Amino acid sequence: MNLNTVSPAPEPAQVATRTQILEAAGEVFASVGFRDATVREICARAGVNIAAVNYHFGDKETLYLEVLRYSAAQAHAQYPPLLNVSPAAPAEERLRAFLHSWLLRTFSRGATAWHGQLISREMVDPTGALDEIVRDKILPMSQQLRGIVGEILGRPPGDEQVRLCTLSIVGQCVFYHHCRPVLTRLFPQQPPLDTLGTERLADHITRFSLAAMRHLTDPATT
Amino acid sequence: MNLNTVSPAPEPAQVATRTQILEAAGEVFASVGFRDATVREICARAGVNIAAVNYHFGDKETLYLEVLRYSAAQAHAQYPPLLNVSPAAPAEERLRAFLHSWLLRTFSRGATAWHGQLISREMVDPTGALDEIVRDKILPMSQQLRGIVGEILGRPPGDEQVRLCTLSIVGQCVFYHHCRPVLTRLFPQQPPLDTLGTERLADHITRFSLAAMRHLTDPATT
Amino acid sequence: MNLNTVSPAPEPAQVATRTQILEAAGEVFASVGFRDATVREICARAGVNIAAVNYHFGDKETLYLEVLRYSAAQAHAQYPPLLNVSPAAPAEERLRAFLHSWLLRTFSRGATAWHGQLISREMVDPTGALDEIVRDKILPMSQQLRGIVGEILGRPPGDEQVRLCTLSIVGQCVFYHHCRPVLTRLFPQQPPLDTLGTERLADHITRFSLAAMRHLTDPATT
Amino acid sequence: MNLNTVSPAPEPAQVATRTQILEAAGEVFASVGFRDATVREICARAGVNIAAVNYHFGDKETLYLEVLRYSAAQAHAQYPPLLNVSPAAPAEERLRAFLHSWLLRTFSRGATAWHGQLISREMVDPTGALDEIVRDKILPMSQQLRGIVGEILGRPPGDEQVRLCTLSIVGQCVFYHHCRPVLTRLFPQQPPLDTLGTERLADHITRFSLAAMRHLTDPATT
DNA sequence: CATGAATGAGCCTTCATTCAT
DNA sequence: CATGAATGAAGGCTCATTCAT
Repeated sequence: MNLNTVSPAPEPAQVATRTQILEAAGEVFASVGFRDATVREICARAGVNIAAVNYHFGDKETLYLEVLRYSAAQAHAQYPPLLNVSPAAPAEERLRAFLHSWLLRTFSRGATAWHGQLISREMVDPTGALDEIVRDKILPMSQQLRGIVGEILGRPPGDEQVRLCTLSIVGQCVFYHHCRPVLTRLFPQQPPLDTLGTERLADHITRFSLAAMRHLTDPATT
Repeated sequence: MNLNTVSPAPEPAQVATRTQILEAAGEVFASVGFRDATVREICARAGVNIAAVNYHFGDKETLYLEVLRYSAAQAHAQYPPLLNVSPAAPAEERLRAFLHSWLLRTFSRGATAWHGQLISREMVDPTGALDEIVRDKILPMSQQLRGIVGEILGRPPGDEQVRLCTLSIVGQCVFYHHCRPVLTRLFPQQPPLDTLGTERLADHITRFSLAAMRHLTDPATT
Repeated sequence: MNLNTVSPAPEPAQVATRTQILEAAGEVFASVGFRDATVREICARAGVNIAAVNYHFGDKETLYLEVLRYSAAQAHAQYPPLLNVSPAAPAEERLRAFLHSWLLRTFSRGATAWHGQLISREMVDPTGALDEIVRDKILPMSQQLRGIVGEILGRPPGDEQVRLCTLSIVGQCVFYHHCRPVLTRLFPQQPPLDTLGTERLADHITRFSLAAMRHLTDPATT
Repeated sequence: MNLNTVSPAPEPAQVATRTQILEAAGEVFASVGFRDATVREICARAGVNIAAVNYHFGDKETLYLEVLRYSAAQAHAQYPPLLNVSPAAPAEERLRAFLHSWLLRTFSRGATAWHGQLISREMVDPTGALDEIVRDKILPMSQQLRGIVGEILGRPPGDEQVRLCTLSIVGQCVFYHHCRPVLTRLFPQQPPLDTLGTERLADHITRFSLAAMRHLTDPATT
């Protein structure tokens, strides 16, 4: 994968242009969204002619879809769902790794970073691409997390308690993604949350959620 | 609201036009966002001339801001933050009311419903209006919730533990709002989550969060 | 009709712009065809903004259709099918008038002139507008001519002999329309055919066709 | 044509590509016209690279001219002006053959068919190629027909009566070519005119025109 | 000898806004 | 007080053509 950087010659120079466009489009789509992004701006940033998008991707919409696929691949290559934790590790450890990986993706830079922003935008203002994203990317991760939660609760993955707890956990992670503009305004005097250390944040969410799941049915909680 | 009727006869038609535009603009902004909304569409729905927006509000951006204020007022009038629970009630009870009120606003219809959608959009794609929203609407609610959480944890509102728990709670609520397009695709066979009953959902989040906060520092959770 | 020129004031100034666009579009469409005509050129000639076409006609195609209707109305107003000859006149006289009127339209200037050119283009390269043209304009004239020919031949209008002779007559007229670019190259030294006098040309076609029809079944012609 | 094969081996592929482009371009130009034809479409149909047109023909316009020459050669090779009738045959017989040959070309398929369509388009919307076409193709045929008509009328070829009658005859033939889109709409229930049999149609035009010419100066026709 | 990649001009359309009435 | 008409700036896309290989 990163062997590519060893031999710069063989790549047919067409790939370079394509990649430049993808990178530029990723930035622009992430920062202003699909509709407000202009092909002109993307091409200007990529340093290519305005007709290059049409030539390489057909139209703006196809380019957008390719950007989503490209950034998703980059994101999962950079931070696998469980990082380096074994699938055979205890559920608690896998949960911590899963959340840490999620937040690392959320607070990363480059292609991995736009991926999260693009998906945030898709959630609030879905385009035709959302179906594919959910099917190929979100559903597998959702199932993985439900498996972990099911183990911790000692219930089957289809159980409604499991489903609600899974959503409560995901919600906490997603929140930092979606609401960053609000958080920076709410706590301007503090350093941005992402420099708090994603590890420490992951630790909080893990401990908060584990405590919740373990005592959810305590009589006193009712 | 109906204090406006103090000055009785002089401008019934004028106010009506303004309100029609606000209502129409709210629907349109909520469904397609600020930039994709067109003044033509708004005026067409409101049944007024295309120049009426600029006449009554100056420009599209000012109209948007007025819509935000209008819908915020409606939302908080319809569902006050603690519903009918006394500020002197126990913290647990106020937490439950606070979350229930939040979800009621989230899943409501009409002007109150756009408000949530508009704010979701603001979070992902902030306009100049976000500063005012945070200052006037979100910050007070955030402080109120932090007060409740501080009471439960037995710590001051500025404590970082309090802050993190507050975010974990808000994150769960916001999640159902932001991610509805994803949830309906993930669980297509099930009825939409909002018909699960906002009360039951509020109950889950309350219990999950209370259990978490009460056992956050248990030695076994580390 | 021409009373309009008496009172210039009442016309709402919107009509003026519409008409300017129609006139300019007629010229441009007639000279380069629908696809090669540009909205920019049309608006430049009309002295209006480029968005005016969209405002008044919706799009280029609708404008084109309106130009066809406009020019057809002008053409038939200027030269009615039988000129001033009574429908009760002898068939031969009506034939001569019909052909004369046709050629007058063909060799006229202004809106009436483009009408012919636009229809020529429609024949060689039909757009969606041809169906309407045939139905509303060409079919009635075709039926009128077939009636005249039928009278002369002493046969019913649906007879095939009548149909073929009608086409032979129309073909002679249309020819001067369609093939002018060829004729001016074939006979460059001569004055353009249209200055030969449309009356003389109509006379030739009338006499040629009458002679043909009267002796079509002579034994010697076989 | 097959004189090209004199230089035997060296360029079989090159010629093949040229011919493929010519054939594809002929179809496309004939069906949508010069300006609406795209180089991409032509190359796609020919199965060659998009740069091949500019490589082999310089530019689109030159290709068009070559297509005209190519199709003209094919048309006259397939249907010589008098078919197999001797130049010494009686004028009436040569007229019939001339018209029959014309209609055969008109209603043929393949390269010969586009030729007629291309020329129709040239007449309504001349490009720079029309001068050459008139000089090399149309003028000789025009002179040939005027010779025949002159014989029948017993007048010299330059006589105006001869010229007018020639145009009346040509007009009838051209008509079926140019106005097919109109004719199919005028008589939708009937089979297309070209299946009426080109022979029968040629027969009608011949008899119509002969009858006309023979009695053109009858006193009763005035 | 021939190609795929890249170019820049130009098209139709749409938009928020302003102007004259 | 309010309107319909008109504006000019972009936006996405397509095209014939050229260039480096």
